[in-house]
Amino acid sequence: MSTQERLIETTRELLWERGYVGTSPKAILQRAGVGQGSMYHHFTGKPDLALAAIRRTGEELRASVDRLLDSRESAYGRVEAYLLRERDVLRGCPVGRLTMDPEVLASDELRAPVDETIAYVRDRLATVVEEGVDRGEFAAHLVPDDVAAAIVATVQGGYVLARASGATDAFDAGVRGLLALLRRTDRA
Amino acid sequence: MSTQERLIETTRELLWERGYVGTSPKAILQRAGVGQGSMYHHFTGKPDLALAAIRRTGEELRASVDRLLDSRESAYGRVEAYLLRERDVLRGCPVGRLTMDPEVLASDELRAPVDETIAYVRDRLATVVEEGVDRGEFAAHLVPDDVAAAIVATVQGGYVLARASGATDAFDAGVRGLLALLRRTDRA
DNA sequence: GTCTATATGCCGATAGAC
DNA sequence: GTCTATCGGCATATAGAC
Repeated sequence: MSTQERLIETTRELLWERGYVGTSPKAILQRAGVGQGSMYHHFTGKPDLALAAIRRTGEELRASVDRLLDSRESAYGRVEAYLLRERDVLRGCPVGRLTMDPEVLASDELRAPVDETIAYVRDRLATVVEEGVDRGEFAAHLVPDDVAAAIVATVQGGYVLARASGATDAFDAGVRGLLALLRRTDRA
Repeated sequence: MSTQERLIETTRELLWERGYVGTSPKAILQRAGVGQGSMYHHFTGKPDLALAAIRRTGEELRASVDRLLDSRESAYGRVEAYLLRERDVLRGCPVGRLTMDPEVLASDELRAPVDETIAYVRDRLATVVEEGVDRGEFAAHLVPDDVAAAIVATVQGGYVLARASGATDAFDAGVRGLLALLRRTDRA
């Protein structure tokens, strides 16, 4: 792996673990086993390197959501697949967590890939929910865009509950609760 | 207001805006208009001051949830009151955001008030949902604890969606989606 | 391209005067 | 109780050798 690659991958790890404010160039360089000069050769500085890292993390997340939702299962099955997907719950979402970072939010450039990624996931889920409503899998009065927002929010918020308690239980409970709410009770 | 009070209140503001890692003693002192010495007279250091601030924020949040849920409305009405409560959505949750802070999570002492507060809210909501299920307001197959987790998660995650986009719409959409899911469709 | 040396300023804390 | 002075170390970046 090239030095540039090593820097991006290491930055992705540290952004996930400690956020933007909590990640110093020095920490990146030490973990990557690279000297100061290399970083400033390939990138203009910390924001530039972080931007490359965030963009890649967003791409990967979108690709993984595509894999989960591009199945021929029922709409419920695909929502379930998204919610029950294997996750390192206590690590949280590598994209969502950046929304709690003051410097990321203050920079339109750093925030853009975060925004695009989350909007993409919500949009893809909305399409699935719409199909589910059309097919009668979900209740007819549901607004796909709103339900999709609730699904993504349940996941993002589930991380908050789990991390607060130091255990994954609360995340799983929230997912179970949402799935129960999605199941129709007005027919067999 | 005493100097000690000023320090706590200012720290609460900054923790909300910038988190623990992003908040320096210097920034606190400048905003509070207090000298370095005062802080180290009243508190042993940054963690000690932050603990006092987090505890108070947790107390206030719990009290505000009590006010919202201690009504004689229907269960649905109380859940709705919690979800539609006035919020500065883009600021996010002053307690929940701390779960994204590596140093808060690394300290059992700092994490404790965060955990207790979120667990308290979830617990109170679970009681409301249980009443709703008993009264037939909510579908009988719902598990109160799970639905309560989904409700809290939707709020916490709603902040993530809103902050990512820089607008409150996504938060409101998630709340609408969850409320629609809570409404029974199997009876008039 | 990668390294080390160096620079300025902030971080978190301590010392000690008043 | 509150202040200023001072400390060692890290944050972020630049300079320039190789």
